[in-house]
Amino acid sequence: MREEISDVPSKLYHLFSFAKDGEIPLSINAATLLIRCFGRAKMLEESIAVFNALDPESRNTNVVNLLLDCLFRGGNTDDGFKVLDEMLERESSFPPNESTMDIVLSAIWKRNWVGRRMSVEEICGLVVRFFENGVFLDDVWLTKLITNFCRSGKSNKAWDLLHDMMRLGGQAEAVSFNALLSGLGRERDFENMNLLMNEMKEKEIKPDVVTFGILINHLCKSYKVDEAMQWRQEEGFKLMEKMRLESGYEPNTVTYNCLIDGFCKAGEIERSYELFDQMKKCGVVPNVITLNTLLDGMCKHGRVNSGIELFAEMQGKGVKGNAITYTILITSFCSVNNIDKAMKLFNEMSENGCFPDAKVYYSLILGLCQARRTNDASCVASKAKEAGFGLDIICYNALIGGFCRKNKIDEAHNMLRDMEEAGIKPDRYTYNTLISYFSQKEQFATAHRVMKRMIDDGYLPNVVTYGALIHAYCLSGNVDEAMKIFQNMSSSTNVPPNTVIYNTLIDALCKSDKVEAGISLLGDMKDKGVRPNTITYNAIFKGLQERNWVEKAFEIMDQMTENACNPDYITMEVLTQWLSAIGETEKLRSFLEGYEVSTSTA
DNA sequence: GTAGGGTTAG
Repeated sequence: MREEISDVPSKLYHLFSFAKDGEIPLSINAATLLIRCFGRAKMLEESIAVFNALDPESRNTNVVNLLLDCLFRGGNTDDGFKVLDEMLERESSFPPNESTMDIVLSAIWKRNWVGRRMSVEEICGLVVRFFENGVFLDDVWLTKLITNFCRSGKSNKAWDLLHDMMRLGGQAEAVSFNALLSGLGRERDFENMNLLMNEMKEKEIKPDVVTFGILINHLCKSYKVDEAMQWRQEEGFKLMEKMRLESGYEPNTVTYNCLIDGFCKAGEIERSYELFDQMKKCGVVPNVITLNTLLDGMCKHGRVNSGIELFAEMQGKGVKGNAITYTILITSFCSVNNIDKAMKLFNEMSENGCFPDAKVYYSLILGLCQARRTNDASCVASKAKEAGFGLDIICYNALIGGFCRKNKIDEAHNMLRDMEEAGIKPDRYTYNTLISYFSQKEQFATAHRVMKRMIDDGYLPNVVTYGALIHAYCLSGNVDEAMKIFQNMSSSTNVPPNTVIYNTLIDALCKSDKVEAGISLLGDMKDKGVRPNTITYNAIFKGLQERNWVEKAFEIMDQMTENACNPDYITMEVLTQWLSAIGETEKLRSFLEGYEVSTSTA
């Protein structure tokens, strides 16, 4: 075997046959060498023959492992599992060891069996039998399995795997806990994340910088959905300090990226930028994710130009943008209706070595639809298909919505057919888009038919569905019917009205000279913990202007300030016209004073 | 462990 001669395996096989004919017993070492050699040469039959020629008394776990490996590699999995089964039996002559586990898992992994030919449950059952034999997973395998189970939506099985192993005497380290923590985090299962953190403490498993990263990220992203949005980025920030002091881990690029994103998502761009400066000062190198995170935060908060400057600055420092960078910019320019710039970026990106992926195409299609350039969107959609990116449900919905808004119901129908041919089923968004269209066309019967199909498809009407109906009834002048739906939402459905619903109704009431009712709904919002926004106040101000009800307007202006709600150009237009016409410029001035910074950015 | 596109409101 050590000589460099040709066709070693077949020569060795001749030698083996010769020895066998001569009834020379095969030693375990010789058998091991032969099986390994034949195994590598994919000579399954020969491997088995050697194994069979071996005196059963001299067989050991090692040689059975080799056989097992040959069987799996040779694709003879049925026999492989039979051999394994014997090994795993109680009082087995060849008890499994770490190599056995490795061979089996490698076979399962390589053939992409997880979740396909072998279910997560089956793998769990198999691995637990190893545990019962005192053979445990190493960190790498345990982490791999936990990650994979979580990604297949079976984080409960990942949980069991980790706990079964520890219960039966195995040791796990932070990496495996991290994998499970991140899986649980993805499902927003904070309760079990906390349990797991406590277990780490009890078992004195020291959390590492990744553990802290996971926690910081989830703190930054956690917010209450039902009530006022409240991010916990401050807690994330404090946790970073705690990590530094108590564990001695220095925050790294990922730690900072998570925090920067947390503050960006909470609209605190200044703090994000401070963190960006801090990381640079501390010698933590920003990467393309840092760039994209900050850029997205800036763009989404109306600072596209600062964002572009940041991009240029980072490029100067060697951080190249990627497809995600361009997606952010394209989306941002589309959202301010600067389609030319968005198209230009799309065409430029390839020159900068960033080739558009599916999502770049999708963002452009969406942006064009939102900017009511549905035909252009359709062209880009064709280009995307040519580039090999089939449209997804979000694109189809955008195009359907775009054609509906343009009153091109035939085109919308074509898209629906296209979508069906591509094997994509309508979802909640599709149905809501169609319901919105038909009800605005006062085709309420059709809208209700669509709604019925939506329910049959398993989608209960949600706040958007009701919002579309309420809006349509308001538009058709039937505010009473709209109010009926609104009241029905609270009493008969489990769908609490949101800001959009209130805004729709308040606007309609104010426009039909029922400003008192509008103000009463504003009070209702406060009671229900639904935050009014600029649109809410604008509607009320317009209603009050009609009545020239100045005192009430002053009251509401104070409320708006208290709620830290920024006026926009419409607020300014209404109030400036009205209040200066009646000589109340002093109140206007003091109202705007509190907003100096924010109005200038607006 | 970190980054990108969606339906309803003025």
